[in-house]
Amino acid sequence: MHYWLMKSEPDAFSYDDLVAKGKAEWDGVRNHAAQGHMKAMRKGDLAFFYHSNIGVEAVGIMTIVEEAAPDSTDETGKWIAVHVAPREKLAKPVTLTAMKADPALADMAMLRQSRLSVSPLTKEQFDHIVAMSKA
DNA sequence: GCCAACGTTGGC
DNA sequence: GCCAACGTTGGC
Repeated sequence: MHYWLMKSEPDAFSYDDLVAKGKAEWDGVRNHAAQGHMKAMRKGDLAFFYHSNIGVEAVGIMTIVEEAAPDSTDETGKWIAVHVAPREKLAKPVTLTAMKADPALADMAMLRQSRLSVSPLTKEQFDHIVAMSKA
């Protein structure tokens, strides 16, 4: 089991949009580092849904339901996508500010490279953010 | 193969 | 709307 954090601008696609659809292809990722992380995802892995630009916070947890397959929005055949489904909405969103302020998350990949749209989390980091959402 | 120019992402 | 970080492109 591995843990991830995935960014989306909520005015384009939000966590509530995912809940409404039930399942969605996480497409449009055009960055090699982020693609590498998506290729490493396995069915059953968990990922935070993070709202960039608006909110700037983790809002929910998703399950990876289908592993890497060709991105249906890509005509070149070079890029892959995974499929995700909503698991649970966080009781309280965890903001980027709160993550940055927490020493336990100092090594988080996203904090070290803010533009990375798909990033890995350790189990400790994942559990810590879940705990913050319930505090 | 280096590096400057340029475009995009994303936080503020 | 600005700007820093970072990726990509193209000239040499």
